[in-house]
Amino acid sequence: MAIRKSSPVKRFDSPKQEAYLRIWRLHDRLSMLEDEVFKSNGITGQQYNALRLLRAHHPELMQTLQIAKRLVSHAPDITRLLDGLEKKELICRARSQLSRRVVEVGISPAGLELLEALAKPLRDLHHRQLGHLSEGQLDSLNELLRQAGIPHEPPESNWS
Amino acid sequence: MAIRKSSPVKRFDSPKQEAYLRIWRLHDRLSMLEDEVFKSNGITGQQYNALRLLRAHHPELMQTLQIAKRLVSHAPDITRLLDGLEKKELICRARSQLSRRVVEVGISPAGLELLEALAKPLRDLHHRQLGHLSEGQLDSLNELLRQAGIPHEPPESNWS
DNA sequence: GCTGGAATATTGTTGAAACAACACTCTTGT
DNA sequence: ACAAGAGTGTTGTTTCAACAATATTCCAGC
Repeated sequence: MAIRKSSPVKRFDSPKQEAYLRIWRLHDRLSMLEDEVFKSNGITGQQYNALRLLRAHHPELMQTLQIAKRLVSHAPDITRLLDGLEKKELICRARSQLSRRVVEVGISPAGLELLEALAKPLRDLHHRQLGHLSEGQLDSLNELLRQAGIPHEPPESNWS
Repeated sequence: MAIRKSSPVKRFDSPKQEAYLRIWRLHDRLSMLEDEVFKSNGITGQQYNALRLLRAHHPELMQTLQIAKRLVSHAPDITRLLDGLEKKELICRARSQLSRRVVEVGISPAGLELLEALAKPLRDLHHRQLGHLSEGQLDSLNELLRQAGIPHEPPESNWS
């Protein structure tokens, strides 16, 4: 005689499924906030990550596919992602002279400036996203997320 | 005299940023596995969730926008998402007779069958995704994810 | 040095996401 | 009854993501 309204159906099949759905859900909510910040600057989160990666290597250059491999989320279309950044003159691209196959990419002064300008808005953003968690909670969360990802990272990844 | 190669740059600006990036990364990795399962059945993860939601309400019907509101990730284009399911005859749609504004949606026998057929592959999937974590780890993770999401859920949400 | 194959990046094409504009229906107040 | 406005879905359009196919370049073996 169970009535659904008063004893709600079990929402998850297993803790594993629950975790996946919560990760999906949380990513959806948090990325929405992030997108607002980036959109007003005409770039995407993925593109911001590429810029950040290039800055970390600056003044050295990076090969196109190396960038793709190290972005946060899988980027099958790295060429057009970089096209967008080049059109805004946030990066520089040039064929390498050693191997004319590879294209070397570097961040431009304008790119560095943009990252600088985004620093404070992003600190604020991260505070809105997860500022309500304590340091201890964040540390636990990060450790659990790290553990969760280990089998899904290639050996050379630095996410594990 | 710090050399970058031997003392790598700090990869995250803050634990908050780290958590966001890890969530993003993990979602990317895990959803890639999930997509493989769904793709071979011609639906998307979002569509699967809609079907699941409809089954939870079966045999009652749901209004279109109610479905959109309760999907895991934001779905601005619920109409065409349901169009796809209807074309495969996994759902039934009809204008309500009480209010000709609303469209009532229900899961079809074929839809129920599909969910049934997917049950085992999905259990296996969830095991591949997060089966390496202990029950305790999963519980902690779920609780932390729940906490992390609280400020980002509307009051009537059942994610908190 | 030539050829087959691997590495690197770009382009083409198709399908999906995002966002705005629209159409239709209902409700409420007068 | 009627008009104004809110509720509910759909359609149109533009942009973005995914995947395959295609150059181009390099290297390895003969």
